[in-house]
Amino acid sequence: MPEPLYICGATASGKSAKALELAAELDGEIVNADAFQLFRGLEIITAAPTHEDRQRVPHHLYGALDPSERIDAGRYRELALPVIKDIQSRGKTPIVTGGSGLYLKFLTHGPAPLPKGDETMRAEMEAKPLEELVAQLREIDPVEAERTDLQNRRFVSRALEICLLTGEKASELRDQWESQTAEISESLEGIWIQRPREVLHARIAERTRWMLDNGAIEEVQDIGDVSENCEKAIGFREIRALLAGEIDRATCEQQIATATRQYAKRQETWFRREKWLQAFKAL
RNA sequence: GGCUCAAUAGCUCAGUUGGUAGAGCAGCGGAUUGAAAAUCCGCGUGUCCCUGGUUCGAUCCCGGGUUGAGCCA
Repeated sequence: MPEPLYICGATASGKSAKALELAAELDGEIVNADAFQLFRGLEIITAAPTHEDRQRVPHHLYGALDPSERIDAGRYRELALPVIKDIQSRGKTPIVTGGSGLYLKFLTHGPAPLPKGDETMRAEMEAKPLEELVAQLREIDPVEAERTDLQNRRFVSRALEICLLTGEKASELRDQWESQTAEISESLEGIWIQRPREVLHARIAERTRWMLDNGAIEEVQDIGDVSENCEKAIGFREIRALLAGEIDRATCEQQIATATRQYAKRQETWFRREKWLQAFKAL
């Protein structure tokens, strides 16, 4: 059975083009590993594969969700696994393509034995001062408190959430999973498309301009109700501000490009740690 | 042409009663297993426009120049 091939890299690094190329070469089908290309109706601002691309090679999990839905890494894994299995059963190679590090990690290395996020509990914690959450975590699970970034509210509340939901220590649950990840990495095959930073920045600038010239604004205008999850797509808030007349077109373009560059940098930091990925240097 | 003001980090600007300078943004580095295109942490990257002078010492004071803005002609 053909093993999946993972294609990772920063946004605008050219993953989609590489995926198409490899799909032809390996008789493969492309599976999305991008948190925002999962949503329908945001094809332009998320730079999802074009209609033509999708006709050349089968694409899966693009536009699989309604913008009013929410998703997390665990659910993504549940969506992707059967799709990958199905491709394999037909003797084709799954070419998993995307830049969402956490989602890819969930897919490749599996979930730790942790409960999924609880909206109600999160809302409650959101209302509390950070110091209070930190104090509570220190009390319940000092080991986890020690290794958590205590200035990062999200990380503190997640750790606390795990403890409260399970009645066990987050530190112990996480350790169980951590111990087996190295072994999994050895069996994986994937590439990380790298570009010189200046080239990446130029590609981002070009793509941002292209999006705004080719329907991104209309796309956001017409999308309707979107989940809190979905509206975090880079470009969404910026274009909403443009539509509301709060910023002009040039500012909008500049803000989107900046946010995209910053995101690309975080992606590279993530992939740099994934030692199982093979570097593919492009110009 | 005359006068006035400005010139400091990639950008916008602060500052130094004369002891070679610091904020925001950008940028760079990092963390990150269930919000991740999220969230958080760290780092100043500099002919202080040029050139003479005064001074132990000038980015700062004085003269000249250059560039830009404004006002008067």
